Amino acid sequence: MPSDAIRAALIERLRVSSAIAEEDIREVEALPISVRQFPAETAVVRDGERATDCCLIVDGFCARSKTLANGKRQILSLHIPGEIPDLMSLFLHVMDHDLSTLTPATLGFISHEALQKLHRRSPRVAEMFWRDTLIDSAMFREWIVNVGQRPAPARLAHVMIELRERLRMIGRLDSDSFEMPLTQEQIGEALGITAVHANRVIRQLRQEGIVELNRGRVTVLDERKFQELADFEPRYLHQSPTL
Amino acid sequence: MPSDAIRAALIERLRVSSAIAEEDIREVEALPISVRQFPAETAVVRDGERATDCCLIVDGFCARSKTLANGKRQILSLHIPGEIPDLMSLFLHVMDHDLSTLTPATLGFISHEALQKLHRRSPRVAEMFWRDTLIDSAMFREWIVNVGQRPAPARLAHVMIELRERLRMIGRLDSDSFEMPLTQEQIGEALGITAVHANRVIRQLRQEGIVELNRGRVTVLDERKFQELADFEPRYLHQSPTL
DNA sequence: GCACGGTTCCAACAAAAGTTAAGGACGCGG
DNA sequence: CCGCGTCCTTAACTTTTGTTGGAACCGTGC
Repeated sequence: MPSDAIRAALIERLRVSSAIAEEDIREVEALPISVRQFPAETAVVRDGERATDCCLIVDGFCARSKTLANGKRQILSLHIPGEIPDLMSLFLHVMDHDLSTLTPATLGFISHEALQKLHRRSPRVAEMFWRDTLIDSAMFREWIVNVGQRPAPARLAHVMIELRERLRMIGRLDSDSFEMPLTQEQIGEALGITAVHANRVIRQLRQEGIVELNRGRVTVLDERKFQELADFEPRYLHQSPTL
Repeated sequence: MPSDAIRAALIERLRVSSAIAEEDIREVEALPISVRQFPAETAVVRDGERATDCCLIVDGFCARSKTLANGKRQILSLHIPGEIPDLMSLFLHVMDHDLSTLTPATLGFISHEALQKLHRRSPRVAEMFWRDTLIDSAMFREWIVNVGQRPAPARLAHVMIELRERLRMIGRLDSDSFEMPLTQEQIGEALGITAVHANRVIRQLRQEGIVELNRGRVTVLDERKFQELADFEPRYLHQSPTL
């Protein structure tokens, strides 16, 4: 993948979430990025580690998670190309959770040093990245609501719609279906339910003709019912830079 | 309350979470703050509103929450003096959740304008506030884990210990008991359970001789059992500035 | 082609949590 | 001091979710 294309994903994302000036784009494009390939289901940074780089997803899906002493795992967020899931490590030096790949992924690493230098030089770029971490935070808030207050079928629908809207933002929503490359085990970990119950919920949504989930691909059968179930309010994604 | 004392709470907090230089302290102390009193159970900023100020808690307890279309409410975080719960509104201009008081509270408002000016001038101060929002984010992650993976009694214990440790940080842990001024209804909203079930859980912990909860005050009966139940790992609070 | 591991799927039973309803404690204002 | 409202408390019953265990499916490597 050419170097330009790698940066394009990042720029595209920042353009969506912030009002970015042309000269700032040039600054961001000048950031040195070292690219590496990761297989599926692989840790990128682990809980307790001290990070020295931030990780830009060039291609593939990632997830952040925490594992308890008793082995139970909670998925905190899903991540798609153009995002920097561990931007927070810039100032929270030791990781408090894991970042790992869901699918085979192409990741670009940007050193903390380079990032710190850049935004000491350019407060506008700093604010842009700051805003990015704040949107991340807003998504966690919604995730709390999802896990805490919605019944399991609604939780699943909500996570699906959030993912779909984010894929749409980066122009990766080709057809009426979209990718959600999680096993049922992982879906359970995301929703705070067991894999068995995740299976039940998926079956139920299929039987009710709302949505079909097959080998990591979501096909919506009844858009109206789907939205009604998910109770999705996109404001928390803070898509409009001016708002 | 004298103006100095108001700022002291904030400085104290920033000192704990970041390595702050003396000249930066002076900058922060120079911030204009307008103080107002709020009764208990009152909205400070509401979901959907556009904020123009950030709110420093001088005295009292606050909580952030989101309310769903069906009326269900999820509490996202609890806040104590010295914190700025809506710092995020600086760059996420329209609120995606509510901020309200739990007890009567003294709040200091700092205009976005003043804050923006300050950290354009001083990147170090900006980084300090940025870090503050990142810790906020880390606490949301742990809250997700709590609601998603722990059984209800452990959830309650975890929230209690988190609160206790934070009160300790700001030097407000007088004795063996501490304040947690939530009704059982609100405890339910924080843990993602109903008020009835919250009551059951509280009773259970009392009967097992682990912890007592009485009119907003927590008394630990068996510290060992309490900690074991809560499964509390303080790393996510990122207390040490150097880490 | 076949064995293998990881998923998916499912059913029966157990446990946790939600719902409804109602009585009691407590503080506040008249 | 009484009445009222809020919170706390509890019980009985229902629903959701977890647990256990097992069968079917599917792609991969041999």
